Amino acid sequence: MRSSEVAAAAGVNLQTLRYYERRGLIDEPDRTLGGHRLYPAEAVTTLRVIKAAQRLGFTLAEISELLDTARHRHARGGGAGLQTRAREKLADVEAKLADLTVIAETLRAGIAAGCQDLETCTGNPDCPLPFSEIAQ
Amino acid sequence: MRSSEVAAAAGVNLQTLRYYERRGLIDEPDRTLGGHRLYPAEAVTTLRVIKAAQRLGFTLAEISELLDTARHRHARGGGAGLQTRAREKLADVEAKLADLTVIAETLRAGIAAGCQDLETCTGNPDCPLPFSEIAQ
DNA sequence: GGTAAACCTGTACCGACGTACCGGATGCAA
DNA sequence: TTGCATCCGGTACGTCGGTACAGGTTTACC
Repeated sequence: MRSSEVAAAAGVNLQTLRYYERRGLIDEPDRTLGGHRLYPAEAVTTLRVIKAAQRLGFTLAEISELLDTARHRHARGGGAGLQTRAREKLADVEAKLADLTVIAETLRAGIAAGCQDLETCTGNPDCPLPFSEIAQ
Repeated sequence: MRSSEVAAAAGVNLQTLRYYERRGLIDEPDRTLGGHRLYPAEAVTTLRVIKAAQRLGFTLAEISELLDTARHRHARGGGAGLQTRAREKLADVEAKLADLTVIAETLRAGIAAGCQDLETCTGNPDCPLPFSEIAQ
C-alpha cells in the first residue's frame, strides 16, 4: 500500500505517518526504486492500535515502548509490560477523575451561588469559589 | 512591592509575572525612576485568583477575559459573565469526566483480563481492550 | 514522451503555559 | 563609591502531537 492509502485507511494525516515513523512508532517500510514508501497491510492495524491506545490516555512515548516490548518479548526486568502500564495509567486516570470531580463540584457551587464576577467573588467571604479564602 | 516579593508571595516564577503582564492578565505596575516594577499589594491577590481559576480549568485567555469584564462592568451583550463561563466550563469538565470514566473502565477490564502485550491483544477477539475490534 | 498527481526530504510553525539565558542597567547598604 | 543582589528587555527553548509549506523527484496513465 502507498502512504496515502494507509493514511486514508487509518484516518490519519500523511504527515502524521512520517512523524510516527520518525518517532519509531511504525516500522520503516520498504521503498520503491524511486524512494516512495510501500507499506504492508498490517501498518493500518498498527495505526489503529496506536490511536486506540491514545484514547486510553497513553502518550506516544509510552505506546512506542509498549509496541517495542510487544515485538521482542524478552522484556524481562527493564521494560514494564502492558499490565503494569495499564495499572499505572489507571491510577493516573483515577487521580484526574478525582481532581475533575472536585472542580465540577466547585463550579456547581459557584453557579448555584450566582457568582457574577471575579472581583466581587474575591472580596466576598460567602462565595463558594476558592478566591476569597485565598485572598488573605 | 518589588517583583520578586510579589512572585514569592504568590508562589510563581518571576518570569511568569512578566509573562502574565504581556498577556494582559495583570496590570502594568508603576516603575521606579530606573524602570524597576513596583506592585501594589493587590497584585498578589490577583495572582492567587488567576491560579485558583486555572485550577478550575480556565485557560489564561478565559481568565483574562473574566478579569476584564470584572474590571469594567459594562459588559452587556458581548462578553459572557462568570455565570455563563462557569456553566460552559462545567459542561467541559463533565464531558471530560464521562470520557475518563469510560477510559478507566476499559483499563480495568484490560487489567482484569490479564492482557500482556499489544500484539497478543490486537489479534485476540476476547480481549476487552478496543484493539481487536478495531483491527478489521 | 508528456503531464498531472502523488510522493520525497527538510524545516518551520501551531497552541498552551511557561522557563531560561543573555548582556546590561539599577537599587541599596556599608 | 564600591560591590553585589536584583531587575530589565528580548529572545530562545521546552513539552506534546501533530500540521504545513517549499521546491524537487517519481509514478502512472494516456
